[in-house]
Amino acid sequence: MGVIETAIDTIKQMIIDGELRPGQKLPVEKNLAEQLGVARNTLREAVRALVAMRVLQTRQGDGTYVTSLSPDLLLDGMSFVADIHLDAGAGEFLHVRRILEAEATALAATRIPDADLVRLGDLLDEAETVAACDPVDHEKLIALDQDFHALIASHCGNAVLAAVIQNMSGRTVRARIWRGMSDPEAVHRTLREHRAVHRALLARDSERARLHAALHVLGVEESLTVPRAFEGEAARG
Amino acid sequence: MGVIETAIDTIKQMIIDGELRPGQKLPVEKNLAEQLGVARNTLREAVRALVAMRVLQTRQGDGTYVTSLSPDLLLDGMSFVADIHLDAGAGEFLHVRRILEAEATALAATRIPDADLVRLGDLLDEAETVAACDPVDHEKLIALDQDFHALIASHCGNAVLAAVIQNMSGRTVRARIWRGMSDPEAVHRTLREHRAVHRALLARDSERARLHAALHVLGVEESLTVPRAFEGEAARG
DNA sequence: CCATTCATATTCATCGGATCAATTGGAGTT
DNA sequence: AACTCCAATTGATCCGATGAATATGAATGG
Repeated sequence: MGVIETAIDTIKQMIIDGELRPGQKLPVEKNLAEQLGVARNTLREAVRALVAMRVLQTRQGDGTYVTSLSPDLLLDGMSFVADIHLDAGAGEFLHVRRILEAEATALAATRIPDADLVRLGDLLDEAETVAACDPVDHEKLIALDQDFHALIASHCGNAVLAAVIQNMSGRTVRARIWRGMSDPEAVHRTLREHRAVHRALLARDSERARLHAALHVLGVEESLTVPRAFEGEAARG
Repeated sequence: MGVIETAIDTIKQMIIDGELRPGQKLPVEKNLAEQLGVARNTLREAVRALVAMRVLQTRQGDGTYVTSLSPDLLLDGMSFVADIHLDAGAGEFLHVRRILEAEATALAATRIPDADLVRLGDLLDEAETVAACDPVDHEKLIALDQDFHALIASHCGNAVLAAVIQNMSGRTVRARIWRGMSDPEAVHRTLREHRAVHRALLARDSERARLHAALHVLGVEESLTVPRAFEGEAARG
């Protein structure tokens, strides 16, 4: 194994062993390099790899720190995975997202605070307003869609589940799905499905919420996989 | 944004845009650095970050290549996330794994070839043999357990789902769970649950397979979360 | 003509040092 | 006590050199 890989694993192990704790500052590059027996440039490449994994964070003029190591932080590299597989594997990602989002929505039905239920309604109101404008602001719709799903997932009571869902469909994938909805009817169908999920949550009905969430993601899946000849039929609602 | 981050994103974007395809060789470090307008050391740190993400692969004396970019490759960084959260978040990871593994097992019931059903049986026979020995070889049991679940997941028909499951419980987590089973009865219970999943798969019964898979992971969850005072009761089977 | 061996070129791996830039913290001033 | 400003600290970036692994093609032997 190369010197850099060894250095990476050493730092990783120090974290797993609790020798390095979240938020803790690492020794300065010069000293740490000496401690690990490598050159400063070599250490920097190891640190850079860990920064890419969101395990470490560097601040020029200050130092290098261990991040919070929270699951949502460490799992956000998955977005890129989803993004580069948006051609062949988008359907597979969506399938996983359907499974997880159905469960998370069901869990959230009994946990989401009333205040956030109101906020969900506000998001939907705003989305419908945007969708009604003539030059539809797709970027705004994408952001509102992401907020809607993220807010629900964040109240499922499982940070790991929320993080995986959040990153399962990367920004590029989400953007592409919405951009593919040139048909205004498809946009309205999506908004209706969001409303259905919202109503189920308002009723604190886990099973209804689960079904509507699954159906919603399934609709997106089918809009991507159904052959063009049948798209009109599939998108009718 | 720093020079290195820019270089990383540029290479990423070249891949997303299809400018760089899986398996393709990158220009030599000197040229690529010049092309991106950075020093060679800086480019190396960017490349190193992408290697850590399993996006690029370097071979000394040969060159730097784009990997296959397959989901199972790119998602395997999650193992480390699971490993460092084995204290606080092991239960949350297992919950996600329960959801996904139940679905994957149900899907596999109608897809796994007969030959691999036989192989699953062989794995269970071997595990029971190992468990019967006096100095139980826990390492061997861990490996057989991993093979059992991986083989099922690989036949769910969704590479992304299989990859997420495979990496949801890292090696360290899995090892810790098995090592926690000092009670021989807990080991036997696990093996019985594996047998039940196997029988459901043999019957090609998706719903039975789903239930047994979920129950199996749930058993592991509870063995970790139930207070010590109740462990004996919880582990009785 | 084919297979093997071996020298050489190519390429990444690692190293050491130098300079730039951002942040911090304390000295000095008001 | 609050503010300003400068110097020390620290990471960011660059440069050049050497080592190590691989590929390539020429030379060799069958």
